Amino acid sequence: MTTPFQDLTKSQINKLYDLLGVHIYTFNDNQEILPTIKNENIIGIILDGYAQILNIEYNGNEIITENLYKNSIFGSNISLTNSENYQIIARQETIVLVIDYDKLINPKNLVHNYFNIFLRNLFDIINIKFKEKNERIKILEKKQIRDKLLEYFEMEHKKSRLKSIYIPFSFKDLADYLAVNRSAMFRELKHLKDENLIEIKNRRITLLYKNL
Amino acid sequence: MTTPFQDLTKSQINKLYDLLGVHIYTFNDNQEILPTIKNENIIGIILDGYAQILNIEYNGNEIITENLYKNSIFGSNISLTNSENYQIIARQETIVLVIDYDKLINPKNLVHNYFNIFLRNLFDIINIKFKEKNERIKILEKKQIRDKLLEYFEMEHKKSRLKSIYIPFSFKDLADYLAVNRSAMFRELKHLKDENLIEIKNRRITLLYKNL
DNA sequence: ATAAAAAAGGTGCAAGTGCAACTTGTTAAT
DNA sequence: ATTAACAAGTTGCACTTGCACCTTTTTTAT
Repeated sequence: MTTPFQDLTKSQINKLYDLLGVHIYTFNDNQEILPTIKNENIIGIILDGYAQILNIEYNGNEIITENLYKNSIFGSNISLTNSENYQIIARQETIVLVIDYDKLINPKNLVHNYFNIFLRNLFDIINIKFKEKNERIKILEKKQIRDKLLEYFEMEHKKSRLKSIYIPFSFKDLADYLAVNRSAMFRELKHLKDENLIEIKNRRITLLYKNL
Repeated sequence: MTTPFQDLTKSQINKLYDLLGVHIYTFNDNQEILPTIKNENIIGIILDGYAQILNIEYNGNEIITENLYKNSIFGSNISLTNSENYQIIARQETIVLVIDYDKLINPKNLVHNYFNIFLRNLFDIINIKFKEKNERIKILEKKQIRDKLLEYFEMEHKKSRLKSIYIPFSFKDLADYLAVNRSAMFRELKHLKDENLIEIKNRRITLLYKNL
């Protein structure tokens, strides 16, 4: 997993901060981030903490668009869609580093090796995010809950090569990730259990149909 | 819309080709692209033509993951998920330029201004793709066909600021994009028509609930 | 000009899903 | 230790959707 300042020394990171004229902000739990930092043409990096991008629908519904953990990057030029109603909220004490996008693509900076390393890191991070989005789409494209679950299992299985999958969040969050009703998802999990296709122990699901 | 060689002169493009040691391949209509170019650690650019990335499911079903038009970029490090069964097929005579990913992130290249311009272009293109994926996810997250349609309308409306939306592909393709059954989508479109919320003329849909 | 193929449009029906409204179990707070 | 809050698990019911199977219209090929 690539991080923004990977392969950079502390002194190089300081030089980078100077070069880009970064700003660092600290937010409290449940504090909104966007009123403080302007959301146009910037890239934000979560130095520490945890925040969420929420989409606000016409009816007031809030949908979690993205989880921003330590080392996540975000910004209008990266992940956010244009002219949408969204909010970014710190879910812990969260430290955010803000960079002007224009400074990031300024060719003058490219003579500094530490800057090039940084740019490559960002490039990699975006590519990883891109893959994650593609994975989610592949799941969401499935019409039936069963197929969504099986696709999710399949992907996790291919990543770990293990017969059992550990769900890194609550079942409620899994239902949101698959974009299905929570209780309907439970019903389908029960069906899969009844058919002896899976076993569930807490957040660990064993795929009985895989013989490795 | 950013293109890979935007802001570069012909001679700069030639220098870039030399620097990166690119390869250019031509494919016929319906020819598979992946057996010819190795699919590991490369970036491909469609110089001309039209191709599709297809995901092949366990049951043989083929799902169109991505349409690659002129100036689209693709590659294992960008859009394709790991260890999946996929195919890239030319849908016309298609010219593909192939670049080693390693050469692309080689810091030595960054002293050349034309290379920096190229890298910034690629960065922009990926970011645009990223936004498109996010848009699609926002639609796919909706549980009901009606809500998917309305979300799609809303996004297109926000882009064009027009009361009427032109669907740039067939209704069949729209159904695939929304990941719903085609005839069920038609039924819902009919309901929206009956409720005087929309008007449909060929591929143009007028949003009667928007008063501009 | 005609046939063939594809897209658009429609409908009955069965199956699947969302939703509401529970119970039970677990975690966090005082 | 007790309560409160949240997650997990379950179920009935109504509604939506997918699917199969049509017809009609439009596009493409010969």
